[in-house]
Amino acid sequence: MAQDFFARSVHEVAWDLIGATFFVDGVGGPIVEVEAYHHTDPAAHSYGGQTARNAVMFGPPGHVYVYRSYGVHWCVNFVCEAEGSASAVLIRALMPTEGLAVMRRRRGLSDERLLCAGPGRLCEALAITSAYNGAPLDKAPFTLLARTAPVEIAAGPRIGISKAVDLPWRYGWAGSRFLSKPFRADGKF
DNA sequence: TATGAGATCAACT
DNA sequence: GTTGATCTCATAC
Repeated sequence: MAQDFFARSVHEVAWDLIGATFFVDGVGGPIVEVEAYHHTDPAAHSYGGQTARNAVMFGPPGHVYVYRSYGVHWCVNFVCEAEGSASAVLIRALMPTEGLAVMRRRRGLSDERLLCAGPGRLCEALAITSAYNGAPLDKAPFTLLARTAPVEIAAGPRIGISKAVDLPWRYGWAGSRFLSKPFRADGKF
């Protein structure tokens, strides 16, 4: 997918990433859950300015920002908007379709539903580490394909944060069984 | 089903 | 010294 795709508001990008297919070395599947983080958002890593950790967020769109979560897991973001706007979309879950055997081995788990249902799980299944921090999405080992069919998208509050908890900036494929957590069916938060 | 602790590290105060 | 954009396992109900 071209860089133009990411040079838009985080929310448009987040919305369009649902149903888009993401592979790392041919392993992955359609994205079913993401969260948007904007630099004006107190919950974003880029809130409060550039630091060593979040430097990639301040760079050009279409690159990946990888960080260590709770000292144990990795989480991936796709940088959006314009260079310096420091906005990104956190990839939280996908539907495992390609490389099932590899993902099961990496996760030490057979339950398909739990292979990529959560940012830390997804990174373990796709073998994403800080080695990829700052890497461009339009080059190997990454493959990103726009969705080809319309999907029903749900929105709700983000998970695991303590600031700006009410902003409905978590987006997902409504009804998917591969979400890290279901969305409320009534559309309310 | 629900809640709680532990893992483990680097950024940031 | 404190705090997470988390996950797993154990224990309780």
